[in-house]
Parts: sequence; C-alpha cells; structure tokens
Amino acid sequence: MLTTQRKAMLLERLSRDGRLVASDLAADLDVSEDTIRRDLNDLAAEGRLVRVHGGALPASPTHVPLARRQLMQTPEKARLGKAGAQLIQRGQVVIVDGGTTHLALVAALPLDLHCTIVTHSPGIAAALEPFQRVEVILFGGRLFRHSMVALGAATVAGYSGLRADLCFLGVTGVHPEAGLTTGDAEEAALKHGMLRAAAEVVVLATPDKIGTVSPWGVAGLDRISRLVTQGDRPNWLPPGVEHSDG
Amino acid sequence: MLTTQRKAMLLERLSRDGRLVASDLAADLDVSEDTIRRDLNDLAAEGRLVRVHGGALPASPTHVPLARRQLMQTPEKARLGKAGAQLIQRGQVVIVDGGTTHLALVAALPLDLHCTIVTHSPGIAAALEPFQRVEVILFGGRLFRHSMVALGAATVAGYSGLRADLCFLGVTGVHPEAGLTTGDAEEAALKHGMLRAAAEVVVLATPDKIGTVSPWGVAGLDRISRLVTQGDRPNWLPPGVEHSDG
DNA sequence: CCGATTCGTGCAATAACATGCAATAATGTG
DNA sequence: CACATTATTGCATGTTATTGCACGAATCGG
Repeated sequence: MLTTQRKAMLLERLSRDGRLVASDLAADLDVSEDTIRRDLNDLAAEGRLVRVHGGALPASPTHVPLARRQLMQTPEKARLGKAGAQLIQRGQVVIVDGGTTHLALVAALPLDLHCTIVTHSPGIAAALEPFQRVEVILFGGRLFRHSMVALGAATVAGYSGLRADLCFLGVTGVHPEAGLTTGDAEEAALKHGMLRAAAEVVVLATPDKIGTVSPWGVAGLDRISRLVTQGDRPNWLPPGVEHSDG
Repeated sequence: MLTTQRKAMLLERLSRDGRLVASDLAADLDVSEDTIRRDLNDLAAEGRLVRVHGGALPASPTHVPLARRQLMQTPEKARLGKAGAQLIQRGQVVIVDGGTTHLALVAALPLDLHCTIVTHSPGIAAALEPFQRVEVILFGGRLFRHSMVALGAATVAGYSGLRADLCFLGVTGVHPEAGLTTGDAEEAALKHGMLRAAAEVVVLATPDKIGTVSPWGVAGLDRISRLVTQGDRPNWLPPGVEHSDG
C-alpha cells in the first residue's frame, strides 16, 4: 500500500468514525504501529487531525461549538483577564477587541459592573449577556473567520466616530522595534482605528506574543498606556508605558 | 476509548446535565473510579470544571445561563431547526433572526454549506464559526439584552439596503387575526424591515407560540411564505402560506 | 460520634511514545 | 547503467502515559 494512499484512508476513517486508534489501525492495515504513528504525526503536523495519546481526533472544531471553547481558558489567560478587569472603572466606555484572552477578561468582570462596552466581536458580545448593567454596543460587518470579528467599512466608521475611555487591544506580536503587530492587513487597520478612539490603550499579552513580530503593524509601543504580561516588565518597554503582571 | 475522547465526553455530559457524579461515570464508561477522578482533576486543573466531593460542577457559574440556554435544545427545537435548514439552497443569501430556535437551525446546517448568512444576533454569528464556506454578515447596534440581538438605526439601515432570498423570522406570537407579533416595539419594527428585505419569509414556531399574541405587531400572516410548526397545518393559515411539520 | 463514601498517594502492569538504527525500495544523477 | 541519495518501514531501546489496585486520610450524613 502506498503511503499517501494509507494517509488518505486514515483521514477517511477519521471523518467516518470521529476518532482513530493507532493499535487498531496497525492490525487492520497490516503495518507496524510505528508506521501508523508516523502517519498520524505527519498528518498532525499538516493540521489535518489532532494527535492524542493512543490515536487521533478530528482537527476541525466541528462539534465543539462556542460554549466549549469559551470554557477552554488556560489559567494564564484567566489571570490576564482578571488583571485587565480591574482596570475598568464604573461608568467608563470601554472598547474590547476579540479573542480568547478578552473572553477571559469578560469572564473576570464583576457581575454588577456598570459601564458601556463597545466591540466588533460577536463572541465578546454574546459573552456579555449575563451582565445586566453593561450596555453593549456591537459594530457589524463581514465576519473575518480566522479571528471571528466583524471587519469592513461600517466597522471602521463606527470606531472613528467614538471617543472611549479605555481600549483593550488584541495583537499577536509585541516587539521592541516592530511594536504592535497582527496577522491581517485589514484587521491591523481596524485596530489602529480602535486605538485612536480611546484615551487609554491596554494590551493583554500572553508570554508567547512577547518579543514576536507578525506581518502587519498596528502602532508603536509608545501608543499604548499599559502592557499586561506574565512576568517581569520587559526592559525595552518605553518608559511612558505602564506595566502590570497578570 | 481514548483518554482525550473520554474527557471530552465528560465535559459534554457536564454541560448537558449540569453536574457529574464520579461513581456513575465509572459504571457508565466502564473504567475504574480512579480513572474518572484523575480525569476530573485534570479538567479542574485546566479550569474547565470545578471539582466537588463526589464529582464535578460547571466551571463558570456566571456563564452557565448562556451556555445552558444554547445547549438547552429540546428535541422539538432540533426538529424545527432541521426542517428549516433544508429550505436553504446553495448560494442563497439568507437572513437569520436571533433566538434559540434559530440556534437550532444553525446547528442543523450541513458543514459544507455554501451561502451567505445575514444576522443581527451575535449568538447566531458566533455559532456560524465552524462553517468554513458560509459568508457571515453581522449587523451591529446597541445590544437589546432580553433577546440578545443588536438594535438601532444602523441595524435597520443595514436590512433596508439588502435583497435576500430567504428570511428566517422569529416571533413570539402567531395568531389568525393579530398575525405575527413580538414583545418589543423596536424589535417589531426591525423584524418588519427584515421581512421586507427577503423574497421568501419562513417562520419557525414552537407549539407554545401558535395562537398567541404579543403586544407589538410585525406583519400579517399573508406576508410569510412558510410556517414550520409541530403538528398539523392550522386551518386559519392563509391559503398562500405553505406549511411544513418539523 | 460512627459508618460509609470519597479522596489522595504510592505502586506496579500495561500500553503508547520518541529515537536511533538498519534493511529495503524508490528516486535522482552522472 | 552505476552510483548516490532519499523515502519508507520495521525493530530495538529507553521513556512516558495511562490505568487499576491497595492503603490510610479526609469528608459526608446522620
């Protein structure tokens, strides 16, 4: 049997059965378990499935709807979210970007918080449902699937007409020279608009984003008011930028 | 059974039943209680549930309302959703209103569906994430908390400039004389705009809404193309309106 | 307070894992 | 064709993960 053919069969079985068990496959296809393992690792490296102990599971978040992923909060993100939540004061108008870190922020908000939250992320908006005293403004647009946020002229226009107190900005790179960067051009432009619409800008950054650069620039580090990370303050952070350890 | 798969099943049962009992699970899944305990401890360490004596409970009580309501799909609503999903044809532009019934509609869509879905509900938009080939247009506005949809001038303007093939309209009352009604004035106006923006209008209605009236009128029964209910066609349904049993 | 259940820990058996190595087959190159 | 290179596979090795069991401690419900 050809290697490629075997891998195709693995994917076929995976979508049919919803899972793959390495030992069963070795017996079925009459090859060693090592071969199966190698195949599974290859396919996992291509992102076509997710490797687990004993076999593999589907890669696509098919039957894992929003609710599940909302709860998939690492303790790190929860701490970041908690640190961010403490920065919001009663009555403020706050812009909240999309992303799982900001979902953690919402989860850390006190239930009786009284403020206005502006977002272009349907996930953030939906998560704000339990907060009776939070006014939620949602900007629409065409949904950018990768990060599940609304993008488009209407979105940009919405932020350009806004004067907010605080903005929680999500980026995929925080670098001493490249500054704040993200993976999509249009998203970068929108984030720049969000940044300009707020008096203070806070970036919640997990450790994997510190010191890294993504293709599209959003703004320089001196444009943000505070960086929340895990660990000590990076020594390259401009003096005007505050820092907290989440 | 793969360990990862078993843990996923535990989370699924948790969100379905609202609690987990270790001893029951051990018997159900045919593993020792030690294994279940270890699984529960792992998941608790990841913050995905809260460990209690004898089992586990959902992690974030604040978000259970939303999560629960999303998963609280009665078999009736699932059937309605399935019936509605079959009405969508490839390439169409479809308006989908908010509400749990329409969440069931999204859940029933085929994963490879290729169409454009327009909505002003962040929950619907978020639920559409797994559908790679569905273009999602989200209209924004101020979030109306009771039904978790965006309302406002921008929302109305969005629909008024749209020509869609199909519209799934949610109402709280379907009555022979009062027609389609809902509980909020502004929402009623918006729904009227949605109805006018689509060539065909479908109403998915659970039995508790048939024959009831809410304060604010949306449109007469003759303005809809199809009513999907559970059971026989109401004899007062205008002849021009099609009917299906979901 | 007591019995029953549940919990945590250590332990051992088994399964699955990564890694390096060698044999073989397929492919590329002069 | 001759030869080198690469890909694929199975095997041996040591490591890690998973699981069930045993035992004593902690907890629960009266």
